[in-house]
Amino acid sequence: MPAALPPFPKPQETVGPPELLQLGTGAAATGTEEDEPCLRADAARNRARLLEAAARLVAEHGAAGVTMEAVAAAASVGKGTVFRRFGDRTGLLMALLDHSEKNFQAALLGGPPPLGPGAPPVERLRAFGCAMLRRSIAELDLQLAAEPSAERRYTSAPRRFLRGHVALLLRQAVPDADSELLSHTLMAYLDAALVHHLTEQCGVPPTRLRAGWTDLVARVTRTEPPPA
Amino acid sequence: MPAALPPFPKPQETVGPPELLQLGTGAAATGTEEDEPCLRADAARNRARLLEAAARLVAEHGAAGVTMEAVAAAASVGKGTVFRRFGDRTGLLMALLDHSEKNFQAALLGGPPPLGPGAPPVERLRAFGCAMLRRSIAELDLQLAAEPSAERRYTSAPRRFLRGHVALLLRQAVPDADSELLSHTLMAYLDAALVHHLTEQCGVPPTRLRAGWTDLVARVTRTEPPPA
DNA sequence: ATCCCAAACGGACCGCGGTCCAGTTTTCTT
DNA sequence: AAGAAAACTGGACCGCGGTCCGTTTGGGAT
Repeated sequence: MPAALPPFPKPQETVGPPELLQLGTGAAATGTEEDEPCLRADAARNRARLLEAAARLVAEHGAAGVTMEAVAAAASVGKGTVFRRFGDRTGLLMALLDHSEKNFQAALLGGPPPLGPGAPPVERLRAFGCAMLRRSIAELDLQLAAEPSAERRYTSAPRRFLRGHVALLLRQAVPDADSELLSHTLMAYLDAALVHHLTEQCGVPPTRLRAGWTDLVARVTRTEPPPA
Repeated sequence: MPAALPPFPKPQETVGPPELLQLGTGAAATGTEEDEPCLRADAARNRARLLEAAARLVAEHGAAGVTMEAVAAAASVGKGTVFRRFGDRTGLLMALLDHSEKNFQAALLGGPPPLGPGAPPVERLRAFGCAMLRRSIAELDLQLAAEPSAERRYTSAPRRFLRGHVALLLRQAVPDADSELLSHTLMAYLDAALVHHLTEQCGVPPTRLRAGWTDLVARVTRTEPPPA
């Protein structure tokens, strides 16, 4: 057993509260905001530099070009620092996606209907899926690269939040169903890897993907599909 | 661009016919059969030794302990040989699952109903899911370890076959639906990583998983759930 | 201003997946 | 039987993710 308690306090990013949901102001672009709670001055500065460097690398060479060593070098920082701050490569990539994630969560919780509260649950589900598909398609390579290993795939905070949201809507729309299991099924349709496969490798147009979602929601909730 | 045509003819295993389905006799245990079409004598011998060694390592240290170098050493073979034969780690692990895969395919195509032909499509779908769940749970760690990277996850031959099967049944059961997209949704429910998460990390009992499948099939096909 | 230590740093280090290529073995041809 | 082409082999090699640990530094306490 190579077990020994890690010298790092490990991941600052993804732990947070064990339950879901934390919001932040959508302030500046990548890096320059003030959300990490208690972080030493130099640490905060390096964190910002790392995120900026990573974003630049993504823009230049795509997500595949984001090497931990490259990011460290581009930020003029030691490799260990990158891992200390973000835990692992996935953590770094997820941090890069954090802004859009926060915005999305805000829209779900407090934005205008049908995405936000105020619309009937089935309608909100439809809107949710279409928004997710749009977002996934827009950030495909990053989302794909940020996918955690199979064991951790379903335990990341953003994913849990989104699935919880779907489960909540399902509970309202179909109280008699196993909304936990059903929410996993719905989320799976929106999975980045699947979306990538269908759009890039099978040539399925986004409109058909969205139509498929609408139909799926209708079937799962045993409702009629919308007229349009 | 580091592009250069590989010195290997690359993967002999997973290519095969571009379309689905190839069957084999379920002869001996791991390794000693005669399926690879044209393989030099020593190559065939080494292939068998590698599979045997890999199976032993899985049995001893779990799928995580199956290191390419370890397999090569255990089979008294060079590391390059392992990659030449199986392409990559995923290929080796999938080869390890090949027997059960072949058996499963055979049961779907020619076995007794309701899994095989003869039963109404919805009933076959139900049986398919339950069988898949049972198989996934039985081989969880190996299935998990054999999962390809996100880009290739949906292009492996076994996966394509199974999904095609579901799409076929769906086409019969709900001719008006987009059975391609729906089949992806149904398959996603049976995904090894999800099953692992639900059973191992959330403590969902298999019976509930199967009930969830039955319910999902009923909703998707807009049929009544079975009485029992 | 000084001390002190938890926190942060950085780069040497490790293991593994994957590639390359010079040399060996098999099989085909005549 | 001999020779040549094709297929196969093995291990040195590379890059990257991730860890370790000796050193530095920020910032609260005195």
